[in-house]
Amino acid sequence: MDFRKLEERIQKFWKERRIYQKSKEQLEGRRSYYFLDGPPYASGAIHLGTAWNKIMKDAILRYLAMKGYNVLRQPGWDCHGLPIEVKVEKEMGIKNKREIEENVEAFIEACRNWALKHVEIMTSQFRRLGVWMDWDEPYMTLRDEYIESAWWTIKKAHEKGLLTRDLRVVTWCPRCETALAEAEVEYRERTDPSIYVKFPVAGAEREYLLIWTTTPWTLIGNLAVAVHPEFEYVKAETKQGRLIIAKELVHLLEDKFGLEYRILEEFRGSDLEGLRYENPLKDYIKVEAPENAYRVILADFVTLGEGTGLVHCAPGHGPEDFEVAKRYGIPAICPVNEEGRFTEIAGKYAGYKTKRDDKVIIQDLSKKGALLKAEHITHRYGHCWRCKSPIIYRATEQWFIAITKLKEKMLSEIERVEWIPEWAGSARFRDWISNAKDWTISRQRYWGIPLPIWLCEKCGEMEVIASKAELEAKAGRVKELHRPYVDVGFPCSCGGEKRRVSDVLDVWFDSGVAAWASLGYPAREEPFRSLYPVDFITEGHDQTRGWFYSQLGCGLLAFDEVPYRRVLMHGFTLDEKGEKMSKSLGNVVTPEEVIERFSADVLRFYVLWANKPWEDLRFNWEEVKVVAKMFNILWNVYVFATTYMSLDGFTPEKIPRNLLEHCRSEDRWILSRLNSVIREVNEAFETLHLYRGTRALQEFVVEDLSRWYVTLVRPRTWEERESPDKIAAYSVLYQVLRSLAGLLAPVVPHLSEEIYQNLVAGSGRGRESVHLESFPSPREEYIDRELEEHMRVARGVVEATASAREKLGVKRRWPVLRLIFSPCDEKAARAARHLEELIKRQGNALKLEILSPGEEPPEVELVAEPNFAALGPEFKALAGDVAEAIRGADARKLQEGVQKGGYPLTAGGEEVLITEKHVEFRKRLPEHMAKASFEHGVVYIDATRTREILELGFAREVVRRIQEMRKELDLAVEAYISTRVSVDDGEIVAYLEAQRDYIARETRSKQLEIARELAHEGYEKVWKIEGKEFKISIREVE
RNA sequence: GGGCCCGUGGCGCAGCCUGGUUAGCGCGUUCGCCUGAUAAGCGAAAGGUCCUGGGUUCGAAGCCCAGCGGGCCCA
Repeated sequence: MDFRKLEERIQKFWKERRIYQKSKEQLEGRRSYYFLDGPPYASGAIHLGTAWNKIMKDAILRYLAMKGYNVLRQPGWDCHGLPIEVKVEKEMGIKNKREIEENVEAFIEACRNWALKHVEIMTSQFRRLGVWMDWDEPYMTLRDEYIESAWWTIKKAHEKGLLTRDLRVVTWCPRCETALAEAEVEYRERTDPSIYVKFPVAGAEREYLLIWTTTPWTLIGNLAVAVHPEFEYVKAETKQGRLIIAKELVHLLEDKFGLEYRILEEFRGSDLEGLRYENPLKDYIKVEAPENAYRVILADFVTLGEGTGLVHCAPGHGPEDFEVAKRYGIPAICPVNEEGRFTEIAGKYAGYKTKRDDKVIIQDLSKKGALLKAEHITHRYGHCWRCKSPIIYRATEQWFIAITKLKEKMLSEIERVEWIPEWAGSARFRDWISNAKDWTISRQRYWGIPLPIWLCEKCGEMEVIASKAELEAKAGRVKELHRPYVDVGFPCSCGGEKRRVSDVLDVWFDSGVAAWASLGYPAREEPFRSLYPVDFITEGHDQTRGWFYSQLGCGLLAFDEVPYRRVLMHGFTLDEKGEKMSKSLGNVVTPEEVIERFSADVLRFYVLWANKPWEDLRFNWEEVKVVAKMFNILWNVYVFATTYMSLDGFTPEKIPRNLLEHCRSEDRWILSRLNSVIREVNEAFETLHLYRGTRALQEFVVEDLSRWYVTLVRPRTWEERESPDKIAAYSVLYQVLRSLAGLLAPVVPHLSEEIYQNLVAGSGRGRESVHLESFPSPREEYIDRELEEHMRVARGVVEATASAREKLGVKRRWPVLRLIFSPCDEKAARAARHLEELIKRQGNALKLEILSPGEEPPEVELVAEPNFAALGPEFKALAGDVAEAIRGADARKLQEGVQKGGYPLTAGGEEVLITEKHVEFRKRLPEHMAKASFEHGVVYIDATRTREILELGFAREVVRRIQEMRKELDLAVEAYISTRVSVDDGEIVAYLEAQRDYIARETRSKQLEIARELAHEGYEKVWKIEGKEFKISIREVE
C-alpha cells in the first residue's frame, strides 16, 4: 500500500470539499481556545525538530477541535533579526555595516523578501505534513500592526519606569557589530591563549602580582586586580622575582613554571587591598589612569579553581569586573570599538583586533619580561548564535528593561502555569529566572522592530511612540514602520528636534509580545478581549531561556501577568547516536526524506509515539519501520473487513439495535477493549502525554484487533448464509474501525480519513469527513474488566498450547486430543471455563479439561533418581544395587517416606535406609504429552493420534494445499472448482473420504475425487505430507 | 562550579509519580508455525550487575543520599 499517494488524494479531497473551513465553521460560537503558535524563524527549510513541533501542535489542536473547542489555529512567523541579515549580507556581497549604511532601504527590502519567500517555502512543507492551520492568515512580526503592538509594550515599560539606558558591559558580536542578549549567546568549545602575567608592584623592585587570563587583549583595559578578602596569599622569592600568589596555589610555581621558591611572607587577601601596581603594557598604551585605578581590590567572585587567586579586572570587558570596579569608584574604559578594533587610547594597538591579535600583546608582554608562561586552553566560550563569531564584552550605552525588578513577580507568576513536565517550570524555568539579568533590548542593527524612542537633540527629552498614527501626527506620513522609513524627526517643545534612537529591538522582544500582537491588540480590541490569555503553548526546551521567558517578561510589562496558562516543553531531535543533527556532521534527516520513504502519517505517528515528548527524540529509521508495519497491519484489517462486508452486502443499517445480545464473548471483549482504549487515548490527550495514546492505539491495533480478534472472527465471515452471528461480527468490526478512525484522526489525519470515507461516509452515514466528527468518548457500559481479564487468561492458555506443541513437534493444523489446563488459581479456572469453546477452537483441541487450581493430570509421573554422589561414598560396592532399588521403588511412597525421615529398601539382600540426600525426585510426562507454563497456570497437551485426529489432520493438510493452489491460479474467492486427490495409501484415502464434505466445503469443490490412483486434470501438483506423496489437481468450474 | 534531565538484554523504548507476581515491548539473531487480511502475519528460544555504592523498608528498577557517565542550560 502506497500511503503517500493516499495522502495526496486525501489532501486534494480536503481542499476540494473545503473540509478545513467547514470544521472551523461548525465550531463557531463554541467554547474558544487560545492556542498560540511559537513562531518559527523564517530563514530556511523546516527540519525534523520543526516538523515534530508542528505535528504535536496539529494533533492536539485537531483533538481539541473534535472535542468541540473553537480553537485558534493561527500560525506565526518570526521574520526579523540577525540570521536573515547575515544571509542577505551574503547574498548581496556585503561585508560590514558601512556597506549596509550606503543603502538601508535596499537592504531592508531584501530582508523582507527573504523572509516572505521562506515563509512560503516553509508553509508548503507544513501543509504536506497535514498540519491544519490558517496558512493564509498567519501573524508575522514584520507587519506594521505587529510592530505597533511591540511599540505599545515598550511604552508600557516606559510608563512603569522599567525602560532605562545605561552604560553596561554587554556581550557583543564584533562581526555583527551589535550587542547580544544572554539568550543569543551560544557556548561552544574553543581554544584560546592561557597566559600568566606578572604585574609589577609599584615602588618595589622585582615584586609582582601574578595573574592569569585567557583574554590577553583585555589587559589593555585592565584597571585593577581583585583578590578574595578571606583567602591566604604569599609572597614567594623566585629567580623571576618575588611573586604574590594564593597560598593554596603556590605549588604552581614549581609544578607549572619550574621555579624554585621560598615563601617570604604570608597575608590575607584583605591585607592586600589598595596595593598599587603598574600595567605591564603601560609603555605601549595611552590609557590615562583614572583615579583609584591600578590597585588591588577585594571581590568575592575570586576562586582558586583556575588561575592564581589574583584576578585581572578590566571593567570595560567583564560584567563582574564592571560591578566590582564601580564599588571602588573606578570607571570603565573601553578601548574597543564596535568592530572589535582597538581605539586610539590603546596606543600602539589602535586598529588591531581583539582576540585575533592576542599574539602581538603576548609578544610585548614577553619583551617586557612580564610573561611568566603562555600556553593554550580549550574551554567553552560564548559565540554569537547567529554568525558563530566568538563574542567579546564591551561597556556600551544600551537600552534595558529592568527585568530584575520584576524577578519576584516572575517567580510567583510561573506558579500559575501548568507545566508539562512539571519540572520544566518548577525547576528549570525557575532556575533560569532566579539568575536573570536585566534585558538588553537594543541592537545596533537594521532588520528588526525599530526602537520607538525619540530623543531631543537639544534638551535630551525622551518620548516613546506607541503607534504609527501617533508618529504620523508628529512627523507626517511614514511609509511603514521599518528603518529607514521610521528614522524621521519631529520638533520638541524646547525648540530642538527629536530624533529616533537608531537601534532596533532584540528579536526576542518580537515574539515576546505575540500573545496580543498576533491578535492586533491594542489597535483592535477583538478578538483579544475574548481570547486572552493564551490557553496553551508548546515549544522545545531551548525556549526556557527564549520564548517562555520573553513572553513572561513582556506579559509583565503589558498586563502584569504571565500571558500563558499551560506549557508543554518538548525535546530536540537527535540522530541515532543521540548527537545533534547538523549539516557538518552529515547526519541530518529531513522530514521530506521520511515522507518520501514512508509517509507523512508514518512520520506523524512515529514522532508522537517514539518517546516522552520532553525527552530528546533519537531519530531511528528502524523504529519508523515499526510504525509503518503497524500501519500495514491496520490497513490489512481494514481491507479484510471492508472486503467481506461489501461481498456480503453489509451496511451499517444492518447493525441490530440490541447488538450485544447477538455478540459472542470475543465480540463483547473487543468492544470492551475498544472502549478501554478510547478512555486511555482521551486521557492521553487531556494530559498531553500523547505517547501513551499512540502506544495504546498501536497495542490495540496489533495485539487485540489484528492478532486476536480478526483471527477469531475470520471463519464467521466465510459463512455463506446471512446469519445473525455473521452480522454481529460485521457490526462489531464496523464499530471498532469507525471508532478507530476517530481516535486516529488527530494523529494520522490522512489514513483515518481514508478509512472513514470508505467505511462510514461512503455508506451515506456520518459526516462529510472524519475531522468533522466528535472525538470518540468511552461508553462505560461496554467496558467489562472481568472479560478482558478472562481473555488474557484464554490467550495465555492458547499461547502455552502453541509452546507445548512446539516441544512435541505437533503442527498447529493438527488437532490435539486433549488440552489440559491446570490453573494457578480459581480466577484463572473461572476464566478458562468462561471461554472454554474459544480456547478449544484456538488451541485446536478436541477436548479441554480444566483442573482444580494446582492439580496435576494423572499422567504426570513421579520419578525417583538415585544421587550417586551420596550413594557411592556411603554404600561403596552396594551403591549400584541401592540405585537400582531406588529406580524400582514406588516413587510416591518413597517420597512420602523420605519426607518423614527415611524409607527402607532392600538392595543386594540388605536393608538400607534411604534419606533425602540419596534421591532426587522429578516429574515426567508420557511421550505423547508435553506441558508449558505461563502466568496463569500450566497447560498440558495430549497429542495421541486417534483415528479422528488422523482424519482431521490429513483433511486440513489437503485443504491447505488446495487453497494454496487456488491462490496460485489466482482464482476469485467465490470461484468453484473440481478437485482430485490421490495418495498411494489406503488408510489415508479412507481418512480423507471420511472428511469429504469438509474438504469440499472449505475448498469450494463441486466435485471431489479421492483415490489411491487417479487420472489428474487441470492444474496439477505433487505435495509431500507427513512423508507421503499426494498428487492434487484442480480445475475451475462454473 | 551550579541547575535540570537521562542511564533498564546488541539496538530503540515502556515501567518509576503511587515500592509488592518470574522486569515488559519492539527491532535484530536462531528455530519453528500459520496463511483467501497474504509482496503479509504469528510463536518460541537465546539474550538483563534495571549505571555504581550506601540508606529506608518485611520487600527497591522504583523512594532517599552520594558517586560515575551522557545531554541541555547557565556560570
